[in-house]
Amino acid sequence: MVQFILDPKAGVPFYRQIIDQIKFGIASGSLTAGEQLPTVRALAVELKVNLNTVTKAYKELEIQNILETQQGTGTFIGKTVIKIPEKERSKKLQDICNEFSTIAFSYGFSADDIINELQKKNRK
Amino acid sequence: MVQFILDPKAGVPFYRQIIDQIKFGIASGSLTAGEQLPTVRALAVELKVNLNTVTKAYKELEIQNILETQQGTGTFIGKTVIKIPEKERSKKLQDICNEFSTIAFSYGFSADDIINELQKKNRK
DNA sequence: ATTATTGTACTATAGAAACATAACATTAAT
DNA sequence: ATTAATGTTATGTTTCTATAGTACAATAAT
Repeated sequence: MVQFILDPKAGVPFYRQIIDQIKFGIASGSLTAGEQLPTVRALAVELKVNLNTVTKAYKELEIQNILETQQGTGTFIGKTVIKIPEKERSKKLQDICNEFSTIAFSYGFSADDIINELQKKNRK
Repeated sequence: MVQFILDPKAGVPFYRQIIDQIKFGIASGSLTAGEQLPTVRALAVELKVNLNTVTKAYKELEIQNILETQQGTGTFIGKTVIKIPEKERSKKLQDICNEFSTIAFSYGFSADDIINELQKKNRK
């Protein structure tokens, strides 16, 4: 389960906030494989947004193989696991971290800031 | 000095990313009072965006008394002390960290993997 | 079989964001 | 005085975001 929340002031489109929260929910374990998400209509009502906005979010996640939808039944967290060849693994990690810290630095955060924040989350 | 970077995948409008990076840059000390920013045209070329996009960002910050512009001369960091509420700052850090750990998780990396990699770089 | 629930599809409207392009206004350098 | 560099302003176009409203399609429940 995930408590969805939209922030109109975030500067991030609603449908993207929904996408992000689902993705992060999966990554953090709050959402597990096979779990059913709220119906498009239910979530639209809950978040006070249009049906199409939720649909757009779900659909994009289905295209990414993160969600599985069954018309008439519902939308579910998929079982997709991304596998990377061991050789590429450490290079990929470096790439991600480089991009990550570069962006964080551009906002004036230090490496320690980031590490602290990640450790904070890690403890939870 | 600040190294500006735009992330097209962030879902945040370009002009807002520029605004944020300047604001947070000032707050963190990477940008200091009186310092000249890149010219609107130079930054537009550097970031590969339209002149109007940079102009929009600079203008909004001038309205907020964060920047001071002199036509014919340039755009400068103002002397008005800008304080970003700690809440906002930590939220930004969270946002950035969430986005990246989500990406990292989706590739099968753990928070520890990221932290280790960052610490490795940090020691260099 | 019928009905309710679910996802899907389409049209139309409005505003924001970004772009291309062009011109104008002020200042500093020559 | 002229030129170059800077910020300013303006018009028009395209794409994205979000909305409202309507209808269709597949599944589950009765």
